[in-house]
Amino acid sequence: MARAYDVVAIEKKWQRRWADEGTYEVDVDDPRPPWYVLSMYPYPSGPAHMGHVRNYTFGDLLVRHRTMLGHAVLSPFGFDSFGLPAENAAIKTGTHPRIFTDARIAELKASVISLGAVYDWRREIRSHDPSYIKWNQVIFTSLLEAGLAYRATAPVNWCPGCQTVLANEQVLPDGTCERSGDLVIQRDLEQWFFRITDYADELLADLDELDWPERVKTMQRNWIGRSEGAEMDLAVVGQNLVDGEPLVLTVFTTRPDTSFGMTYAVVAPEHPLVDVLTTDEHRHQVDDVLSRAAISSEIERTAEGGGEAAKRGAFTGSYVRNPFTGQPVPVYVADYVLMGYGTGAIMAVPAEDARDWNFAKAYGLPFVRTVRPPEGWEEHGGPDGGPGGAYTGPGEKINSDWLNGLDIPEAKAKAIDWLEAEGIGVRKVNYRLRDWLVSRQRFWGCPIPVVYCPDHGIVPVPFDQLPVLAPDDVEFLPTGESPLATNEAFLNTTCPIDGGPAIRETDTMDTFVDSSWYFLRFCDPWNEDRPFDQDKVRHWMPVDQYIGGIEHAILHLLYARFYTKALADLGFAPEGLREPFDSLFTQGMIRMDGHKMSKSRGNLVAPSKYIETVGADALRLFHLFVGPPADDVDWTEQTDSVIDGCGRFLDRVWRLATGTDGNTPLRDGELTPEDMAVRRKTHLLIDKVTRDYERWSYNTAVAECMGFVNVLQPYVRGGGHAEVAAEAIDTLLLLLAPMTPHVTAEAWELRHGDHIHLRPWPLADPALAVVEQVTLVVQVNGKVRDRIEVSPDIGAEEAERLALESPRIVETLDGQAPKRVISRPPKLVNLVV
RNA sequence: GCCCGGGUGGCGGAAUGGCAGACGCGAUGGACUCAAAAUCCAUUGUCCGAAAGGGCGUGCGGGUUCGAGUCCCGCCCCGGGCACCA
Repeated sequence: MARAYDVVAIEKKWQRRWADEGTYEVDVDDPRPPWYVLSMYPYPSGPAHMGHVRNYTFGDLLVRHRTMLGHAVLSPFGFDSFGLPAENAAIKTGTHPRIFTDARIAELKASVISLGAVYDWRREIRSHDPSYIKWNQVIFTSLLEAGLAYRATAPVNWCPGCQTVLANEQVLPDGTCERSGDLVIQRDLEQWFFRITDYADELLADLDELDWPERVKTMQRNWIGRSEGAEMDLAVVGQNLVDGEPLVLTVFTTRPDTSFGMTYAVVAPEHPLVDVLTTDEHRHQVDDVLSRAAISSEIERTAEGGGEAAKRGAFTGSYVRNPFTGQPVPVYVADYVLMGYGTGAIMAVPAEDARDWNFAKAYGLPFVRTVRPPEGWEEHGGPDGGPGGAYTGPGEKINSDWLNGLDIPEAKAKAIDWLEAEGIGVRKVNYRLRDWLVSRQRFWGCPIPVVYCPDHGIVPVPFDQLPVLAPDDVEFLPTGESPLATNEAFLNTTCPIDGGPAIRETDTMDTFVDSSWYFLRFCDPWNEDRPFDQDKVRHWMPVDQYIGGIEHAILHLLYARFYTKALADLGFAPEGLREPFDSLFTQGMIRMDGHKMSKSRGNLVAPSKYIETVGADALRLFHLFVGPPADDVDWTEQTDSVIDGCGRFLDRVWRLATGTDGNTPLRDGELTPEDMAVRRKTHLLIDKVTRDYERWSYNTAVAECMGFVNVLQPYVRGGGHAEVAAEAIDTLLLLLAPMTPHVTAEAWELRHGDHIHLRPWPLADPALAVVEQVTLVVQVNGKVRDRIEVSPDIGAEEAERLALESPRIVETLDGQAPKRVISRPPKLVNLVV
């Protein structure tokens, strides 16, 4: 597509200037008020893809807009440079992950710059830099000393063929290894955890204060999953005694009020009592369930089995007594109960729990309703209007002896009081949130700085020996096994306490650890004495605006919040810093063929072909114009022509700004009514676009600018007033500057000689930003029957009078008097007859 | 399965409970041109009508309201996350 100006040359020129002049480098001594804008730092997967472009377009727009508003804007950039893809590439090609990663970083950095996004590159962070590794490890040892890091066993995906641990991503949907095709099994390993559950209540409570999208906060609340309920002991019926004590099965329930409806109990396949509970005649079926659970992921296990349901559970042969009814109920083992939640055992109440209902149906188990369902529930309360199943809504307690007649909250409280009085149960708050498993059996990550001494056990590597770095002379096996685990030189070390032989930890940290504090390091990336200086962090933090993909709604954002709180408690971060990100914006994804555009799906579209032709400005404008930033974008065969359309719009702006749009001379002298109309439109535009910027409605801001050009172009061609045209064009350039920084900078320089991005954001003159006439809609019974041009400050009675006098309304009413008149000046009058 | 979103012309989308479809893409017709490109002008939800005008229309079914794309209830379909991709 031929363009009105030399796009590539102009964009290169300004990118060089912003870098050379350090336009966007800021320090704590800057007199302007600080503002911290951060786009989530990327995993360097090669040249930027469209998701990056979208992310950095929004971020860069904010940096430039805030700068024009007079702030010292901290805009850093870095790379989340540890991770699986580099290790996989090493296994495939033999290239060291560092060589591979540094090359990808160079590509990504170049394409980010070519987008015209501006950063304080002096502050660049790479999580695989030894300096970052060092402070990452210092923080780890502090967490360990504070008791916030600990070791425990946890299952991993184990590929018997590769003899290695697999990431979930490497396990195919059918449960086999993507590399070898072997069936993946679950295997227990000793691993490192961070005690995020210590912060569960604070993580939950502090969400209320954050200026985050409601849906993200909701997802986090649900993820933390605080539920109040009870733990109770169910006596196992019969001869089972352990060390002379009667055997009890402890269950957790959020619905103690439904206890009278317990018709069976379920233990998780991993439950320690499974073996004791299982009688010989049922052992075969139970073992079947156990072995199936061992090879299933959690999602498969909790998914509805449908016809498979019969294979997912088995009767153990044992019974427990329902303490409320005194009746024995059978104990099943089933994979829909997870060992990691509650006590790993449940009382099953099919009438009031959907999963219990499905299981009970499949196994022919009885149900007893303890909450009266709504009228007609049994006939058509179910999906598609069929018979109702489990009823989980509110209602009156029934079939529950001394709880009958109460509502659910009352019955809950009374049931727990009774359990506590009887000494068989306690009130208990439970969280769905589990501690954070940070161990990874991989090479390309931050080594966990710990050694194992035969005499002293777990010993953190002392400060003066940090960072612990992985050796370079390693071989990557096609099985995917981490070379750290077998590297004798790395493995064998000495104990920091007694100097005797010791073994190094070979696990590395989850890359989410790296990304949990990088925003703090950005405040002070040069610090050689500590992770960051408290005063500098106090100056910039919390991040005023954080921007990233909705896919990070839970994990990354929750971990970063936890880390910030823990770092403050450990004394690294300022005491009062409890939250890292004041305001969060989650952009939508780019979709192609109905799926998220991602490298793993192989459906990436490279931005370079656009940057080299229509230019970065047009591509940025497209991303801003295509729809609301929070919505997903569908990349289709029509997208290219929309991007071209954005380029065409910039051409029109260029021709207007450079006076190359026809040769009609402009006027001087008195302003005509038409000139005044253009002035008013200019100031209304400032008002509208400013408000759109504030509410992240860039698509309508762009549309408004396009509409303005549609007015301005004929005005200038028709020989408009020189000063009015100049004001209009300058305003347009200023409003567009954060969106399309190159073309506006060049045009502004040609017009005024200075730098548009250092100019203040325009202000609307309230006397000019006024609408002169609005359309009053007149409806009869809600249908539009006339439109009348009125003054915007018309009163209700005047509007009603005008409506009733309108000839078209007189005709429509045909002599009837309206029964009711709704007058909402200046927009609408509705006559109800 | 659980949690969170979304569904409006041919397409992307706009619309503090008040004119549904701004703006753009595409399409059609026209101007300019030897011709094309570029540019500019006009039309463009759908049905009836020559027109004026009217009927219908925001995934489906109900409800609240003078008035519903917007609020409530119940569905259907599509997407994201589900703890080792980041």
